[in-house]
Amino acid sequence: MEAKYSNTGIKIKDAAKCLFLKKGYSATTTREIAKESSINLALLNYYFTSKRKLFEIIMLETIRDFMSKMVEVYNDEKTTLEEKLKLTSSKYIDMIIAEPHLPMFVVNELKNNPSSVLKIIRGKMIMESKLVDQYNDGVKKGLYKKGDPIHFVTNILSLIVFPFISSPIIIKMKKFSRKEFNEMMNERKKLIPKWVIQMIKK
Amino acid sequence: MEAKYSNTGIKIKDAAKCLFLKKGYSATTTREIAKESSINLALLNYYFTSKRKLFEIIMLETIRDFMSKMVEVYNDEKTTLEEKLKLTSSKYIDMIIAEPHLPMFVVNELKNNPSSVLKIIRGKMIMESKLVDQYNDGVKKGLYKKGDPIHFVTNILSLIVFPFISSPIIIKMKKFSRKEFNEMMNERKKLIPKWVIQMIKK
DNA sequence: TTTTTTATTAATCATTTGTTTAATTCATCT
DNA sequence: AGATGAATTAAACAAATGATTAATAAAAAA
Repeated sequence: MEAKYSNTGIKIKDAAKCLFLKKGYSATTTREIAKESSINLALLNYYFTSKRKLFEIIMLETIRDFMSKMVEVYNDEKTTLEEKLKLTSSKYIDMIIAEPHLPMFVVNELKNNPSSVLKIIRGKMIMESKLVDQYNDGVKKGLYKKGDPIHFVTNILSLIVFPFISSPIIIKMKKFSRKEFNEMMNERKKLIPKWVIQMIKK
Repeated sequence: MEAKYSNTGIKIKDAAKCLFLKKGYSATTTREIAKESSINLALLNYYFTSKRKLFEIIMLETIRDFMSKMVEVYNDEKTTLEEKLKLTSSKYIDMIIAEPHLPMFVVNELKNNPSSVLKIIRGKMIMESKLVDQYNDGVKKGLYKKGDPIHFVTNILSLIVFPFISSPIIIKMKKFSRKEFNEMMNERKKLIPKWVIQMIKK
């Protein structure tokens, strides 16, 4: 019935994704999507039944991508904890520089419709990852301070993601250009792993 | 012409603030606001001219409050850097536990309409605060590692605010209740100052 | 080529939504 | 009590918006 991979279907999805990421669900109209993808308004419903359905599809795909990229570093069997920290910082920061609206999109959807996002994120995924194992090992060996690993993983994400979310303030405070802000974030690729280690080390 | 402080005016503003914080501007309708504050729909425009104006008023008030509370700790002449860290963590975490939608509201408005928010936040406010002075002094004295103070202030805010923003994920990962999550955040009041010191210390 | 299915279009529908109007009630002042 | 202005209400308007329809064009199958 539906040619999900037709050219127009993709055109609609691309434009819709761009708009949904930038403006959110409510502030994006179907006519905008149609205009942006230069298709006829009716084709949106022809291909995706409804605005809601289209959003759901884009949301699931986007967040699944985002999360899977996240988790594959966490579960690498070959790398040490320190290496994982470096890889994570570097990878996420690159990813978000490439798509600056991503964090807010995820976090907004998490607020508005947590269940749909949380279906994708299996609780185990992070808290039973190799990274957390390695952290717990370090604690057991007396290398790291005791503490709930939730703080450990939360801190990593906080230091990586939050600066992007508050980028307008940072840019204002430092009179940065977008480029200079990105340079600051690139600096953080090296700094964050060091900081996190210092936070947990005895 | 307008009785800005009449009972109904306040009722409208309270209901609107609650809804705007929870759902954002676009997803909140004037009829919802009218219903929630049990006033007649027309009174919204009678008192506040338009939905947009009403939002603007609430937004400015809310963010001004938020920011001023933030900054007054930063500029206290009597406290040390370490004390400021403790006070900040404690104060912000309490504030956000009391109004969990606040960070997302600020951050969303920062994305959608940066200029209106940034009018309130004078760039100097944070980067030329006593806290940053004390940090720079510490660097000069060789106590702290060299580094742009922007990282220092960003890290403090990141560690405090981001966990709230990602609270649904944390709650899911740890199978927390809301109460248990708040306890975790209360734990962080003590942890964050220590972490931040460790991050900057030589 | 003819037929049948799929894709696209313009026009329209039915709601929703922000806002306004005109009438009515309420409070205040003389 | 009566007059004046403010507050409140029900009703309606106009524009926007998500969705549908019926006709047409394009593509695929026969």
